[in-house]
Amino acid sequence: MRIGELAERTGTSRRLLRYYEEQGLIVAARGPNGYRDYAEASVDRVLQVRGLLDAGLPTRIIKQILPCLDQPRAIYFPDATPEMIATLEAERDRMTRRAECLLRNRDAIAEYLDAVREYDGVASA
Amino acid sequence: MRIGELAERTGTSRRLLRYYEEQGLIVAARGPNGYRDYAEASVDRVLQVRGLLDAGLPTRIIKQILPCLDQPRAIYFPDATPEMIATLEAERDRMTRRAECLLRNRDAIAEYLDAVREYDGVASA
DNA sequence: TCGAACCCTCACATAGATGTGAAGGTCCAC
DNA sequence: GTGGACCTTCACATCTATGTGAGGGTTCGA
Repeated sequence: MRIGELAERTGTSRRLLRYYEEQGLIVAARGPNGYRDYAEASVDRVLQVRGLLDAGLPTRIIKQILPCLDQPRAIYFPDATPEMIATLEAERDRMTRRAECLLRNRDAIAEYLDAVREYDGVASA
Repeated sequence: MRIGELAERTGTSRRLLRYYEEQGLIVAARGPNGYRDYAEASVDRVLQVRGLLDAGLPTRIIKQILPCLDQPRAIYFPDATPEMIATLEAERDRMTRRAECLLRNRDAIAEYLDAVREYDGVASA
């Protein structure tokens, strides 16, 4: 598919799709006219990238972890350098902390909202 | 406490502490000499702000949700406008999605790391 | 064959979080 | 009372993710 369709299906601007490619996060074949030609799987890929970006990971890190998440993987175990392992472990822990922070604060918001609802229920009763 | 101590205890530059204050995320009393004077609770507050920033929330949103998380709360139920409620609900859901994305990808990283460990174990055996 | 709707690259602009440094005031220990 | 280590404000710099637009090629249907 071409960039316009991918943009529409992922809710991502063409500009950003080109940027993600420039950052090595997605790949695109090229037609004889130079147009980008995306595989069907690119849709999920872009969505995954956007999710990670939205969760605060920089493209630099996303680029490093993506290949390990592919099935089939783009990085096989023998290729994993100790540095990469260390990066992945650090990032895994960092993501855990991030998620915890997110859930903790989300629960607090939810609790507040529940209290508001209860207050309104009592007030209007 | 003064800004230097808070910076050290939170691992945050003075510059950023002033920035967070400018954005309305933290407050500081002022001594007669103009120096900022932070309460003990500022340490936790700053840490919370940093966690949320790191998880991808912009200061604008953090500023909105923080008052609802305080104990005692800075925003009481009668003060909650419908717009604020809507913002909080949207943000709560957004945080849930972010956390899910984070945990899903973290689990995939963990799985990869487990597989690497297993591979290394077999290879070295 | 023309126009609309795509696509390309390149480059400059913006917004948010952060760094850095200048110019200057305050406090304290020697 | 002087020097060093704090503090203040202000302003400009940087990085990353993004927007926007210019200048130009391609495809396709009327």
